[in-house]
Amino acid sequence: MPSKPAHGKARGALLDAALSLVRKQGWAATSVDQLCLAAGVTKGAFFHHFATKDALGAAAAQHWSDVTGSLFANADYHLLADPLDRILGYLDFRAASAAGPLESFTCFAGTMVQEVFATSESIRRACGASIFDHAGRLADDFRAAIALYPQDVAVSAESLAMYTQTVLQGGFVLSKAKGERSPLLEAIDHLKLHLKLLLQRGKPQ
Amino acid sequence: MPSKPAHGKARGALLDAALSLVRKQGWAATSVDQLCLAAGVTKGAFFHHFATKDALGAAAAQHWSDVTGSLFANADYHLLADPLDRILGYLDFRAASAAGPLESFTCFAGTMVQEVFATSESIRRACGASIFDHAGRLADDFRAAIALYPQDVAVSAESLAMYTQTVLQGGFVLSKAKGERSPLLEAIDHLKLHLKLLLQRGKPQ
DNA sequence: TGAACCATACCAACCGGTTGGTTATATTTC
DNA sequence: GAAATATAACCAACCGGTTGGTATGGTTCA
Repeated sequence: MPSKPAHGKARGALLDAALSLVRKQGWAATSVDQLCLAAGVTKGAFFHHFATKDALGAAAAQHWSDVTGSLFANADYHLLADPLDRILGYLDFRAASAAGPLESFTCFAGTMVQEVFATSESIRRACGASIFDHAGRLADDFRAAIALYPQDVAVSAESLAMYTQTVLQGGFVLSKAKGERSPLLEAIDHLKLHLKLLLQRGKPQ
Repeated sequence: MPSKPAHGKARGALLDAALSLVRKQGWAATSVDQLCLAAGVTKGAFFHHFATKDALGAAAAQHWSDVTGSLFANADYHLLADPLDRILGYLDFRAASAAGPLESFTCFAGTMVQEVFATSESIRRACGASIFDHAGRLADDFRAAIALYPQDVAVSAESLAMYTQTVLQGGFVLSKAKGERSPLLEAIDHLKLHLKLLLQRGKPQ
C-alpha cells in the first residue's frame, strides 16, 4: 500500500506517463498500450504493478497529489506574514504557472473525475482526495485570515478554500473550451477581488 | 448544417442519447454501439446522419445549446425588473436545478471539452460556443446591472458573465469529486455574495 | 421514380487483460 | 562468504471481445 520505492523504475514511469497522457487526451481515450509505450515498458510490467487500468488511475491520482503537494509546499508565498497575502500569493503563483500548452497546467484530478465520477468509485475517491486535501491546506491560511480580518458575513475557512478550488477548476474548463488560458487568468482576478472585498472590508490595510 | 427536421427521428434520438450517456460516462467511454442501442437505431442510421463519431459529438454540443437555451429562456427570473435580481434569480434557478443524480444537472459541454480540447478541434469549438453563447446571454443582464449600480472597480459585464460560468463549471467538477451536489451549492452562494458585495456597494438597495 | 432514411452484415484495428516465462535483487542456509 | 533459495520486476506473445467505420440493399415518402 505505501508504494515501495523498489529499484525498478517502471511503476514511476507509468505514473508519470499517466499524468501527461491523461491530461492531454483524457482517461478513457488513453489506452494501456499507449501508457506502456510512453513509459518505455511492456504490458507485462504494467499488469505486474497494477491489477487493472483503474488501479493505475487511482494510483496516478495519488501520485498527482504527491507531485503537486511538494510543488506548492516549496513555493515562496508561504513566507509572507499576512495570511491574506499568502492566499493572494497562492493565486498569483497559480496564475504564473499557467504557461505553455493547456495540458501542462490544468488539473489531472479534475480532468479525470469529470469522466469517471459515476463509473469508477475508486478513481473518483482518489481524485476527490487530491482536490480536497489540497483545499484543506489552503483552509489553514483562510482560518488565519478570517481571524485577522474579522467580518460580519458568516463564511467558513473551509468553504472559502473549496470555493477557491472551484474557481480554479472552472477556469480550467473554460480555458479548454476557449483554447487559451485567458478565462483562467480572468477568473483568478475576480476571485482575488472577491477575497479582498470580503476580508478587507472596514480594514483597508 | 441547419439540421433538417426530417420525418425520421433517428437523428434526434441519437443526439438525446449522446447527452445522457456522455454526461454519465464521458465521451471516449461512450461507444457508437451504445449510442445506437440507447437511441433504438442501428449503426447504419448513425453513419447516415453523422459522418464520424466526432461529427455526432459536435452536433450534440449544438443540440445541448438548443435544449438548455430554451430551458433558460422560459425561466421565471427573466421577469424580474432589477437586473441584479435577474442574475441572482438565474443562480437560484441553477441551484434549484441541482437535484437528482449528478449527471442530470451537470454540463454536457463542460464534461466533453475537458476530454477532447486537444484532440478534437471541431468538438472543442462546438462546446466553446455552447458555453460562451450562454455566458453572452448573461452578459446582457450584467451590463444593465453595472449601469444601475455604478461601481469604482473596473470589471466588464462580459468578464463577470464568464466568471459566473467558471464558478458553475468548477462547482460541477468539485461536486463530481465529492459525489454530492453540496460543493456546487456552496459555490453558488459564494458567487451570489461576491456579486452583491461588488455591485451593491454604496447603494444597499 | 428518385432521394432520403434506415437495417444487416461485415471488417481490420485495437481494447484490457492473461499467459508462461526470464532476469535481477534480496534473504536465507551452510 | 559462497551457494541455495525466494521473490519482486519485467518481458514477448497471445486472447476473446469491442472499437469506429464500411458496403450494400431494402423501405418510406414527396
